[in-house]
Amino acid sequence: MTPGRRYWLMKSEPRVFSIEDLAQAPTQTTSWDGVRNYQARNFMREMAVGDLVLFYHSNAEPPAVVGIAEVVRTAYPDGTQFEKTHHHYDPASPPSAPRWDMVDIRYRQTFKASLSLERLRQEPRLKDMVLLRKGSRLSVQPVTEAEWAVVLKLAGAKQTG
DNA sequence: GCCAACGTTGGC
DNA sequence: GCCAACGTTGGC
Repeated sequence: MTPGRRYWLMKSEPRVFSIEDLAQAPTQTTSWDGVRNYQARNFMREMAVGDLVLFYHSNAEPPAVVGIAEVVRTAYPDGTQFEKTHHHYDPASPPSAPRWDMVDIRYRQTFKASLSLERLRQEPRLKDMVLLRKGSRLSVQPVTEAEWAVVLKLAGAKQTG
């Protein structure tokens, strides 16, 4: 593992944007726009280039961690907050002091076998994962290095980095 | 489609 | 600053 690297989990509804969409995007990179939760935004502001991200499919059948992405650009203003006709428009966010940020992430890999939420819950070493906490809805959340290692092992994936 | 668990808004 | 009402998330 790379010293200083941090690990995260980001949720996306696959019907809106899936890991396949990321893999097929130009340069396999996307801007993670649309985050409108302060805690999630603050986590994005902590991200550094090279940090690794578990890509999670929410509202999916089954909900699951499906692969890995990498942070390639640190937080910068999310332009959709200023677009009046946009679903994520925020009239309370002044362009002089943007309220919402996004980061860019790049595709790294799709797990051969995705890890369902149910499977993750069966793993005692993951019992403290933010994802698995009761009532947890955070769409951007930290993952510990230990949790990261367990998840990759369960996925049969090579340690990245 | 249901609804629990949250987060935000706004009247007071 | 309180808190009821409302909106959203996301598993089931």
